[in-house]
Amino acid sequence: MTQSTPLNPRKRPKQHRSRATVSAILEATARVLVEDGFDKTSTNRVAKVAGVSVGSLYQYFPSKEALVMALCEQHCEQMLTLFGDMSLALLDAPLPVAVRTWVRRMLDAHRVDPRLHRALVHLALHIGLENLERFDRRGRELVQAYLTQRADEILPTDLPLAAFVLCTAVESITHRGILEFDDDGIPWQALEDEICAFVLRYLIGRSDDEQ
Amino acid sequence: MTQSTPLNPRKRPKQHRSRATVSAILEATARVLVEDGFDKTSTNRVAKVAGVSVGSLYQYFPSKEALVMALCEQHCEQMLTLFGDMSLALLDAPLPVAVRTWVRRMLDAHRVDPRLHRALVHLALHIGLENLERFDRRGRELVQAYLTQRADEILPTDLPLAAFVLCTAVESITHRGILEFDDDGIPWQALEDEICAFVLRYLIGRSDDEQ
Amino acid sequence: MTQSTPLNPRKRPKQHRSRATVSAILEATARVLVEDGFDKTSTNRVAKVAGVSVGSLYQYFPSKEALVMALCEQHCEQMLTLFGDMSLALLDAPLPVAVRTWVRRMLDAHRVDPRLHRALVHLALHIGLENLERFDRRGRELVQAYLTQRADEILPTDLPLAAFVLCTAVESITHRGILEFDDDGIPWQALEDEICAFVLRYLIGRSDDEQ
Amino acid sequence: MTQSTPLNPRKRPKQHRSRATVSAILEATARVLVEDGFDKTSTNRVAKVAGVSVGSLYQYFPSKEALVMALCEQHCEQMLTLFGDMSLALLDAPLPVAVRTWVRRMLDAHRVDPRLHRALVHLALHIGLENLERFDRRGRELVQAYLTQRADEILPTDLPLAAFVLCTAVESITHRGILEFDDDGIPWQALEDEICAFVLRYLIGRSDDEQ
DNA sequence: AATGAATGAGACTTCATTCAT
DNA sequence: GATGAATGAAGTCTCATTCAT
Repeated sequence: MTQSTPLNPRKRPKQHRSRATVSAILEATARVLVEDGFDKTSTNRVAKVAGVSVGSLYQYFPSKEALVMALCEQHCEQMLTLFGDMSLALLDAPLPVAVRTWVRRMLDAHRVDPRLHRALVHLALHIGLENLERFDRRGRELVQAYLTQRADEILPTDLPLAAFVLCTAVESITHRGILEFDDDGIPWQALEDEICAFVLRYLIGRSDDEQ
Repeated sequence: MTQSTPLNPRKRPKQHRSRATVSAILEATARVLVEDGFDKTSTNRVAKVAGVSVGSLYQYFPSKEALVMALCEQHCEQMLTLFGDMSLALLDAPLPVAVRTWVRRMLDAHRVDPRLHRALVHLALHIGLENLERFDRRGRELVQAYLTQRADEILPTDLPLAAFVLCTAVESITHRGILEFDDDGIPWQALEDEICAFVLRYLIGRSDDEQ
Repeated sequence: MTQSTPLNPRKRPKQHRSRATVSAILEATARVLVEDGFDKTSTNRVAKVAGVSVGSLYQYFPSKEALVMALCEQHCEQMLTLFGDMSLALLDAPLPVAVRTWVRRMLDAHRVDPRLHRALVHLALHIGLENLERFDRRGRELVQAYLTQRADEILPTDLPLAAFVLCTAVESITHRGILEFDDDGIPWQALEDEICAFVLRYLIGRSDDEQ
Repeated sequence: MTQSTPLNPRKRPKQHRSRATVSAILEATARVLVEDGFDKTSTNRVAKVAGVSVGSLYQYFPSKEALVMALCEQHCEQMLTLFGDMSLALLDAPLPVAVRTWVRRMLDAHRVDPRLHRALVHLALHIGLENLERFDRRGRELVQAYLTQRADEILPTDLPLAAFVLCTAVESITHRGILEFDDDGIPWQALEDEICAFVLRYLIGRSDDEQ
């Protein structure tokens, strides 16, 4: 997996004009990436869609990979702001509250740009997308920490395994749910409730919030 | 998504040698696809790895896409044989038994060739892989049918939603579980048990098999 | 000077057709290289001049560098055949004979393709041209060996220095002489005689062959 | 070889700052040229190394070629000042003195900036470098003039040929000698003596200064 | 005067596909 | 049936040069 491709952005845009250019390029990248996938995303097409020349693109991003990584970084940051300092606040919250908050945040985060998210997740397999992977890893660590603290309230005993099961399931349901329901009318609330129910039943065997 | 690429295998190999050739090509395709991903899989390289000439490859498969679709078909068939007539037998089985059987089969199916499975799943996004999609769709229909029959024993009430949640979660946990544990020593049994527990608790609030 | 560019020819042409292709490509390379210099030699233009497609070029040569190195190898081999087993025969020859033979061979070798020779020599600075450099090094070693054997007949005492002086001078006079006189009517014989005279006078102070 | 590229410096820098800028640019050009060769010398990089913007560079030099030609001019002038009025003074000097002076000056001139000299010489092949060529031509004319005046003291009879042989040999030995010995400890004196010896023996058959 | 953002032709190289042998 | 040589469109990336600020 050694990458000899240059990956870091080439220069920070200083003037007003260039900042606009960089924005346009990133937006175009997102669009093309979602439509065509990474390998069929050509830098020429990105440039054309962005309304700039290839040269300009390469002035800011030294390679196609770097372009996508920058996009990923931006996307991850947007998602992360939605989580804010959630983790801290929740360590002491009772299970139903914590779960509900977590699930809602996950849905929010995935709603930021579901298609792009999917494209990036798939991309992460081919080229390393450190941000995204850190995102996942970090999430699982937090969940495991929370479970550890509540170890005597919950049914699962193998906590790393439980964290894996929970994160994988919630992530995939959220992810696919958003994409699948995107086209139909969207029963967001029902989806959210169902995910919460499923998490709580897994952890404590029941899911009635009021109990 | 209209495809103008020819997709159906060019001719059924009837002679002995031909069948060997086709096998070799498909095997090579699997190897290269797993290693390099679809776009970097070149037909020339596949041919070389298979030990035949490009010309021969194109004698049996009219395009790169056709090549991969044939591979997908083969893979799906292998997975399907593992499920056999499961569905019929299980419609009347009690929940714990049905769940255990289903989960075990899922794990078995994913173990057939996890890396290839992953590669194909990812591929399905860019080029249609009818087989794979049908596989998923069919699975969900069966689950929903089963749930419908047991509607009064289980907690979820929105059965399509429940089927979606179950299938998505089980599929992703199985999939990632296999890949993630592949490199380490592999606690298969623990994984299987945990998935069963999680499914049962979701459906009926508890997971003790003996109860 | 680490080269990560692939340098070795890609495959030996086996069929008749391909051998012709490779020849055409090498010939075209020589022409374009001489006309435009290495950096302005574009593989596309070489292909066009050779009357083949770029693809064909890259089937046999994995990079522009490899192309030129192959050409260099061919050129060096042609030059070397002109020297044959000269070295052995001359170790015992008297000075005037040895010098005359050496100089004549040098002129012959440089006449093979003077412009190409010049282009390659210049190229050797930018990309390593092992063949050419070995050619030079080997030549100087032979000269020094010869001088060592005749040490008591000759005037110079610092033999490595003398070898350097001789080889450098003879090479450059030959080289430039051929190129310069190429356009005019060519007093080959006069040039040859003068080089011999100059070498002999440097070594023993006089140059009359008959003495 | 018709050049449509603008070649003359755009304007003479008159103010103090401008002159500093131009100097910086030329220095940077020399550095980059020596390191990377002409074709890989990019004006953008030169500008960056010089610490100015490309725009500024193009304010003073209308093209890459012009840039290099200006550098060549500067280099040639530096070399020429070392020769000073040598020619006049030497016409009447005895051979050993004249030769020694000439050789010493050649070595001095080549020591000014050997790597740059080499780069420029090589460049002269692809783009015309009038200065450098005039330098060579002029040198040979002077030598020939000197030989003509001493025609009855020397052995060679074809004086143009003798001038060619002398200039080519001395130039190449000097040039390569400087570069080759540059890295090692440098026996300058030995080199100078040997060149003188070789020239004198060629001209009069012996080289003992004192005789 | 200076800056540096923008341009786009053109370089190298790959690879799906065809077809003469 | 098989071979592998040939094709050329298309992709990534560079760099000389211009021009708005």
